[in-house]
Amino acid sequence: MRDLSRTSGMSLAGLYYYFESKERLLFLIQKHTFTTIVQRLNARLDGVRDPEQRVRIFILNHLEYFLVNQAAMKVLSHEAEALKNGFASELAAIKREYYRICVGLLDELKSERGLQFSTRIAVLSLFGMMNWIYTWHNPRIDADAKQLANEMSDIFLRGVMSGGKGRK
Amino acid sequence: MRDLSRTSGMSLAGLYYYFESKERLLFLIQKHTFTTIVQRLNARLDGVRDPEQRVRIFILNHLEYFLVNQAAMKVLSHEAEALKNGFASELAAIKREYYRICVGLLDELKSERGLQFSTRIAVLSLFGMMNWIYTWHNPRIDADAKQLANEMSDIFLRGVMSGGKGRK
DNA sequence: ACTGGATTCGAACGAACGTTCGAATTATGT
DNA sequence: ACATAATTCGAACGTTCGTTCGAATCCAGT
Repeated sequence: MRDLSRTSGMSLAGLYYYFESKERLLFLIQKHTFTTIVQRLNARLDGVRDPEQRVRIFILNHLEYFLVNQAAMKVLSHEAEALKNGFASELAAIKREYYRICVGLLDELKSERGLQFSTRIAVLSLFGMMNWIYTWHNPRIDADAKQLANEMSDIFLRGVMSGGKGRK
Repeated sequence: MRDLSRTSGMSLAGLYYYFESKERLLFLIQKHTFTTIVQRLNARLDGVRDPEQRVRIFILNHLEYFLVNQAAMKVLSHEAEALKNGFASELAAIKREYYRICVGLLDELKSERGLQFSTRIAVLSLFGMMNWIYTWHNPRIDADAKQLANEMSDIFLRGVMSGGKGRK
């Protein structure tokens, strides 16, 4: 809170005039973040019908937001379980919605192409690939979000699709 | 430190008789962890020549250790950048060695099968898939390390291999 | 100009943290 | 039995943290 006070230019006590506690502030940040990501995702998915393309859009949307707000996402990933029961459950609901969207996209893909794989493991592996980026991405070395999204999409989609019907 | 004192049964001051600082203790834990993982990996890789099999062994070794020591790995992932310069650089060297082993394995695979992909992105994606597991794995729901390693290996290896020579 | 609410802040509170110190206890070699 | 070293601990230290409080300042409507 003292860091935020210094950075924002508002006094420490001033912050508490607007945010009743540090925990509630963290909650609002997390809520805002996930709500924004879901909103943008829905806007981008609108009108796109091809299941593979829809998954690619999901990945691009996620990576773009993560790279633009890298410092913020580092905090969010770190502080994912820092909220107490009240806040935690409301946030878990939002995260769950986002998770379910991804499950839906992969299930579409699965049924359209007659694939067989564990959606849960696939989704969580995908989130791992994408979320881990905050630990290594270096803007001076690594490509931008669009290109990274393409490379990760290629790896993930081929991994999940190749073999086709009847593969374990 | 007070948590460790309570859990271990030794007094707070007693801990400082064995570990000169909290930071050095964290460093020793991290060093021990990565050293152990690398040791086990080398033992398992010994004698195996097939590049695909070697990558599968890498994944299994990593996941097995992560799941057995899940609570510990949660701390390590969280505290990855908590060390100051002296400790940080020595630990970075060990991590780098582990990272390089994985790069080596993927390069073997690449040259044997004539594949084309960015090793850096592939390795970091793989680490993401594997490391993220501490955030979601539930022993009562999810399969054991061996099966998870198989599923992740399938996704990752197919993702990186299919298409073969000449693919971007 | 005056009042009342909104906003901002310096200063402090109590709790938790990493760490230290001197004394007490235990183990070891003679 | 004794002297020395190794081990353990209660109690405290200084600092940082989240939070609160009362007083100051700003601003709107009259």
